[in-house]
Amino acid sequence: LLATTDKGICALLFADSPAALESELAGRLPAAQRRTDQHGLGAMLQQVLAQLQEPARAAQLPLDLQGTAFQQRVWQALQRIPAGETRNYGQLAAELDSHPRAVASACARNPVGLLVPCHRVIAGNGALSGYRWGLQRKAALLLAEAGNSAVLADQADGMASLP
DNA sequence: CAACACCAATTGG
DNA sequence: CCAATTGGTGTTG
Repeated sequence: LLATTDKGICALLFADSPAALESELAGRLPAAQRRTDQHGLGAMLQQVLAQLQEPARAAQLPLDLQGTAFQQRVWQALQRIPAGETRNYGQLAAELDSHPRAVASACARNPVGLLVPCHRVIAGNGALSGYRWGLQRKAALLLAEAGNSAVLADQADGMASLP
């Protein structure tokens, strides 16, 4: 589900059913006035998907990220992780001069999946750790992006511990 | 405001 | 392997 404000994309969510998408959006933006726009945003969605082929361009889509100052910093840091690479929570924490738990908590609150690549953050021991929209999706995204065998091996390890 | 619960972690024993 | 500790955030009083 893609949602925008007049400024840009404010949410990009995943779920298994339209109803679940709606309720997730409602949960995240309780105070917002929401309006469905199947056709107009459908075009925008196509554009998002098209630009996935070209990550450099996807980084230029207009985002309207709403969150605390700390969250903004984390989300920006996430966008600087190239496709095919991963970071762990400790590294990001060090980079932001913060701490792992805080970074994880900010990642978990990222409203724009995929474009803000929160899926590229994994645990220090190589396990996939958690994902707001399900570990299966995180694993799939990482596999799709993985460019080298070392990363692939890591992912395979992590997935061995999936339910 | 303060106190508390909730977590997608990490580190050292 | 387990437990102790960690920081930011939303909620509650």
